[in-house]
Amino acid sequence: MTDDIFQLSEPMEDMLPNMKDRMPPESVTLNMSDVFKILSDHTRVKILYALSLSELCVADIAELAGVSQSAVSHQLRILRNSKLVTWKKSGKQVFYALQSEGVRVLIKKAMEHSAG
Amino acid sequence: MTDDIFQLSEPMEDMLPNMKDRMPPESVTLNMSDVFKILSDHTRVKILYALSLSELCVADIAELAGVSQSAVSHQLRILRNSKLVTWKKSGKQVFYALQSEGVRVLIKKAMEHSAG
DNA sequence: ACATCATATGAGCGTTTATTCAGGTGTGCA
DNA sequence: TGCACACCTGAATAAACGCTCATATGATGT
Repeated sequence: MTDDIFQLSEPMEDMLPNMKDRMPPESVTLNMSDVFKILSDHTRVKILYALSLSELCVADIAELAGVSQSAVSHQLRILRNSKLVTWKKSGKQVFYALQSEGVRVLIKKAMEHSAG
Repeated sequence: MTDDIFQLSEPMEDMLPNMKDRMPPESVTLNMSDVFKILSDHTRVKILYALSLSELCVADIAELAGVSQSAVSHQLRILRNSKLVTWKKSGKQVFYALQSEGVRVLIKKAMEHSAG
């Protein structure tokens, strides 16, 4: 937190085109913000956290997240479409689970940032 | 992906109260979704990615992110308020930098998830 | 076939949000 | 003192979002 890093500001100016090359293409940053957008809703975070503990049926997810079945179902559709969860029918019930380990990592990191 | 994990569905039912205890308090999941909400905007992701390369003044951030100076300024205010970036005046210019390593990790993880 | 349970879906509503535009603050330099 | 530059801010507008309510789908059991 000293001042000396800011003395680099003018030489940095010349680095701009260089840095522009190091920026990812729009499609990548768009995908990133899209993933974060999925995770930016309170209900969806609770759902994903619950699923990080175990695969669950819709009713149990609603119970754990503390929201209505309809609201959960709406959000599960979004999570399904964005490939963050898998689902499997078992009779009348539908069981959901996290699709990838990457999602669990993001949830974990955000948890550390928030509660750590 | 076999069916046998689903045979646990009924014993799982009994685990519900147990799992309810393992759910974080609302305040924590709220903080998590709030962090993700900050990261859920395309402009803010590009800003944070640029800052993960180097501290930068506002004009350069706008240049790298490819958005207007005003739009960047609005978003920087949000990033400041949410304590994700630090800033420091140097004459007429204001230099911004990532505040914590945790943010860089989240950006990196999301990048891996999005770009492989 | 029918009633019931678990889940999904569509419409409508109120809220939130990101951008643009126009103007404001403050610093440096002649 | 006055101008130019870097940045900030407020209002307004348009789009996106999540919830509730009502209804639909589909599987189970009698």
